[in-house]
Amino acid sequence: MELQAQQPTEEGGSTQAAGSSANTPIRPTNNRWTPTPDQLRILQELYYDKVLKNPTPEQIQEICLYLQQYGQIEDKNVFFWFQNLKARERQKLREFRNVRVGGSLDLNFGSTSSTDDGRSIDLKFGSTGSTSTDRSIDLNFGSRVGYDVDGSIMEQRGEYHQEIETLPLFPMHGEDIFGNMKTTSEGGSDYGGGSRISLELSLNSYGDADMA
Amino acid sequence: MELQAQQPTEEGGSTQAAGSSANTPIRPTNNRWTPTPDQLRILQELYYDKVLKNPTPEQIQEICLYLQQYGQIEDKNVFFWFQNLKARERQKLREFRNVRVGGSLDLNFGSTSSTDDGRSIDLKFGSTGSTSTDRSIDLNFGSRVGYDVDGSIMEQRGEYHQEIETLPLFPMHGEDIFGNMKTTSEGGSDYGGGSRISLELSLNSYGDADMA
DNA sequence: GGTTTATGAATGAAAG
DNA sequence: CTTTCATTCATAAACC
Repeated sequence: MELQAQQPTEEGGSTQAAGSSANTPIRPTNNRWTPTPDQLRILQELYYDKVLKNPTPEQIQEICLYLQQYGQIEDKNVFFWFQNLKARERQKLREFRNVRVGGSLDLNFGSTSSTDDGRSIDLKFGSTGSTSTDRSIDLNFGSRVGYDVDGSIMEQRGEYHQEIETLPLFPMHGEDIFGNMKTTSEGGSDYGGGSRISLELSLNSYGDADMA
Repeated sequence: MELQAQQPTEEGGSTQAAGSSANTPIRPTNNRWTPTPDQLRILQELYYDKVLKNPTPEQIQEICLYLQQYGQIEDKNVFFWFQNLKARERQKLREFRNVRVGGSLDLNFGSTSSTDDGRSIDLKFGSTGSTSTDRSIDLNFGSRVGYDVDGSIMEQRGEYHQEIETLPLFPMHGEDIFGNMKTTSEGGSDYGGGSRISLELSLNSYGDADMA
């Protein structure tokens, strides 16, 4: 079994804690999660094939739940997995753009020395051949993609702060929070437009949507 | 390595002159603010012990000013710190529902109604009456309800929490955020030992918008 | 088995 | 307030 039994480990996180030396009787220092081959495969399918880049908390839960049949996994693992993959692809893309900035010159200096881009970005869409989805996950989240344009949050400022008369140091409401902030809207837009993916998932979708 | 040396990046907008020899930088290569152990401790005390979740701009200023004796820090750092911590705790709570059960679980999130229950969570803590919009907030946390004799208030927080009783489904970082503080630095730093803070952040300084 | 690489985890900052 | 982006830290896994 690839089940790497994990434990509560409220260790506080990470660092080098571990067992200092001759101590820590019961604290195996839970290692970090590592996806099983199946888990990884499914996650990649979701990310690449289904173009799911930003799973909602609900989707994360569902994915996690589904993946648990392949080994221990938690919500945060799924969350971080997507977060990291996306961030790193973006990072590589940025580096790439960086390298070809000149347009003509080949400034291939800063590249990684050894393996280089051995595993470059391979956005393979539609390559369903590799995946035999015996069961599919249904991530129909069309009801959530666009947060309704409610203005409920706007009252936040009006509530706690009605006497703004003494220190206009930093407005901190609206978009001009600190005025002098960086505001580097580089990447900007989110190209992961795939809103309504619908992998069909056949998990037991019981109609019980009520918590406890 | 992944070659994190991005482009030169004109930076600068990030508020600080990159390690302008303040007090205890703690972090060698940092562009972004990193709380010193003391700063972090105090911030956590404010958040958990004092139940200060939504500091007003005035409070932020006061806090910032106070924390500057422990290292470089700006208003926006305090602002973001509180905002992030609160957001992540809340996020964690949101994931809290839909508890994983041994066998059947509902994954019918698609119909979870995106307009009412989703974000209408009304977190109500047993606020001791300090987060309100009072003008004279006194964050005098020198009067803690019994701190350790040595001042190790590291694990004090968490008691106030009543909504979290079991399985932290999304234990990103809550009560033990920096329970380790992985700063690979020396370690000694400015740990002055057990020095209880007696900060008295009275907002009596109206019209004092200096230091900006 | 020491070094390198890949990636999980954390969090400051910012956008929406 | 909620969600996403960017950067960094830590470490299992891969490599030699």
